[in-house]
Amino acid sequence: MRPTLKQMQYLIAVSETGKFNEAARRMNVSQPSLSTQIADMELELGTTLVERGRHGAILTPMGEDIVRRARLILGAVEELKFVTKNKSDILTDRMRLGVIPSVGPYLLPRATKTLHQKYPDFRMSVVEERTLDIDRRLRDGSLDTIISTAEDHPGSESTPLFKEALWICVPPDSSLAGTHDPVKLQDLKGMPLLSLGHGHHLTLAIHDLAKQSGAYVSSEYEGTSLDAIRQMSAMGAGIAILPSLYAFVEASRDTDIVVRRIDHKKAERQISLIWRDTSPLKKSFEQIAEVLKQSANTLINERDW
Amino acid sequence: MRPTLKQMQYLIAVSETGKFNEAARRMNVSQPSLSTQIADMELELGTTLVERGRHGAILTPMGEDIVRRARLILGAVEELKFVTKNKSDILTDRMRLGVIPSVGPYLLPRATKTLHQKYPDFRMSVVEERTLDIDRRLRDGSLDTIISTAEDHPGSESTPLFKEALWICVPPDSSLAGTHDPVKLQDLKGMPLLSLGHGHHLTLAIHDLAKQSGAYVSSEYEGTSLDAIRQMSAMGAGIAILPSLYAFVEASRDTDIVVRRIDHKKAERQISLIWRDTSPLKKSFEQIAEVLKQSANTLINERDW
DNA sequence: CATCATCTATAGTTTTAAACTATCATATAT
DNA sequence: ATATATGATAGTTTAAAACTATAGATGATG
Repeated sequence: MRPTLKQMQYLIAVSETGKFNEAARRMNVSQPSLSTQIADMELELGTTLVERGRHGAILTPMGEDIVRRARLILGAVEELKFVTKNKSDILTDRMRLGVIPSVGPYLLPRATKTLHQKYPDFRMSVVEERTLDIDRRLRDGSLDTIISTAEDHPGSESTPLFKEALWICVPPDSSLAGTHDPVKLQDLKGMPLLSLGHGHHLTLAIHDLAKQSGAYVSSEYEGTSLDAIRQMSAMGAGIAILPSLYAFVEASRDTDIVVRRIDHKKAERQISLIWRDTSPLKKSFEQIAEVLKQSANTLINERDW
Repeated sequence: MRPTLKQMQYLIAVSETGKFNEAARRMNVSQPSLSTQIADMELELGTTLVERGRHGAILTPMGEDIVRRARLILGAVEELKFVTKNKSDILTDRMRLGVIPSVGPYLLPRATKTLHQKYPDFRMSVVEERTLDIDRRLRDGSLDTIISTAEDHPGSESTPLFKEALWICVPPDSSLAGTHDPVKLQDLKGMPLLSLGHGHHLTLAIHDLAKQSGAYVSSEYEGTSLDAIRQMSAMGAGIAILPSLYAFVEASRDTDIVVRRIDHKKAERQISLIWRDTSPLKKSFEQIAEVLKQSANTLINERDW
């Protein structure tokens, strides 16, 4: 693209030295090379920029204007180069993180705070969408990384963050509310389970659980919010199935309900940080994962269940 | 200089198409060429800008940042190119004009007004300095053109603007104040002439006049302003020699003095617009000269002497 | 499950751009 | 007049950037 950055540098050198010869020396090229480039620039712009003479080189008013602009342009290029330097390893970028709704609101407030403390220059935008949507957005590149269950995003790389058990949530007058001990699978037989809408990982897990326990999934309500499920359960609409993070943070302080762990190996899910296997940001993701892991642990250990 | 403007364009094309192949097509180059340039850019910046994969190309957050900056830079280059287009002939630049003090304040107020009307985009900065100084500044390039007497700036090109006669200026009680008719050279014999300081064209002209007429140049005062000379003359300090433009505009309305034309062929000077013979702005100068000529004519014809 | 289409990367070659050296023309300064 | 600045020009060499052809890898398709 004409004029070239190099040509602009040459013109500035001519402007500052007032001589083609000295400008060429400063630019570490021969005088003819520099002359040719300046001439080419003038041809390209269709204007005379430099007045040549025995006295050396004097810029025309237009030439001076071009020099001013060239300086700004070259400054912007320098700045462009600068932002990439010293920033290859450490986490200083702006990153787009996707998260499923059953994790985001409970893990991220604390985790983002820690991230800010540890990496002050790091900025992150968070998108909360159901499993199906963040999978699409991870693949098409509109998200850099996501927090989800790895098995729902095949062909991606991931690192585990924490394991979540599933809990049931019933009103105090329910037949299952008698104790806080873990509930056996067979206790759920024939009971209505409340579920989120289509496209959520949790919905699949709940259907799976129903199949194994002999329960059925109520079609009465399909929401996107765990709070809605919990409140429906409190009103006696069925058994809410909640992941432990939510159970710890929210459900445990609601006196209208009783929560119990499900006593089954498969009633738990592994939450991971996931990215495209082609992404060059693996190091950054691992740094983020470290912080997320710690935040999750802290959240879980704060409660001594 | 790396990264190149071309490389930036390529990166933007990749960012907008999401595919190396399509980006290359849009840029009218082959895909490998574009790939190589992007790779070179990444090497230069030391960061991965594009994530390659089966899906095509996805920019990293850093890549997106670079694209934003590249867009601004390319925009500035486009603007640079734009300011030179359509402006090769017509007068739209900013120009630096030098003028001698015995002409500037009397000619330019009117002339600049006309210039602005005729060429609205034209901007001019005016420097008023003595002949010696504007000559130096014309030569070293800090002025583009000057209004002066051509013979004081050898080796330059010029176009005549107007001819100025020299006038004398004496107090009403002077022996020379009896009439408004032109004064003969020999009438000045033995009289003290008031002069500007060293380095002014007028000073040389006055010394020349003294030599030819048998007058002498008073050493009482050496100023830079014609007004000062006039006022000293009004106080009886000697005969002020004034160029006609000043005589018309200022001295003719001062009732404390009488002005008379000098009746001698050599008692006049040719004021010209002058520029370096190497300057590429000849056309512009001629446009300016046309306006200056008209302004001077108007000024002179307004008075019906 | 093989085939095809679609990505980008790599290798080797050709073309174009930009550099070099040497020399010229011109004007200023000594 | 001679030496020493200036930038321009000619011809050559080097380096950058383009091309063609092909490989490798993955996802979609019959």
